[in-house]
Amino acid sequence: MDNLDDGYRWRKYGQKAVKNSPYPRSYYRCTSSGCGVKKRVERSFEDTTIIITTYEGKHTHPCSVPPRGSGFGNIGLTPSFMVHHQYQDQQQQEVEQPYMYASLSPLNPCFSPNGSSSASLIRDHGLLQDIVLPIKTRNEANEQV
DNA sequence: CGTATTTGACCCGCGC
DNA sequence: GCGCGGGTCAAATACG
Repeated sequence: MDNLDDGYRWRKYGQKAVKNSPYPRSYYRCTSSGCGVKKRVERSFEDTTIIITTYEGKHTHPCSVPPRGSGFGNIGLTPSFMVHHQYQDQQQQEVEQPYMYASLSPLNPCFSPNGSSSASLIRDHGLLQDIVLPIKTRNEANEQV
């Protein structure tokens, strides 16, 4: 498992290979009861350094994995960050350049010590969020080293 | 021993 | 009706 945790505990419940990518897609579910949040983790087609994480649902419980001694926890190791855009319409063409959406703002509900204003905004949609994690570290989060 | 992870099979929906 | 794709569950296994 990579350090791609969002402050929650995920249990993998499936894996399937998609034709869009030569890599398999993983399905995760929140291990917390009453919190049927699902997460879909896929790898980018050409950029294996990019992990596409699609969240489904809302967390009805506080973060299970609070920040560690690294200040912001996973951020210390994964400076990657997320892109959110709801694709109710078919104009999700913007996904072609997710980089322009990438920001270094930890929109995790448990990582927002302020008022989690941005987090609340995003969670308001609370259904489908596309998150792109451009891993630009020497973390080599590929298959193996 | 308990929990988490893995892989295969099964099921559902859609298209042809 | 069949085939394909995608998604989910379940049993077994590995690890802590």
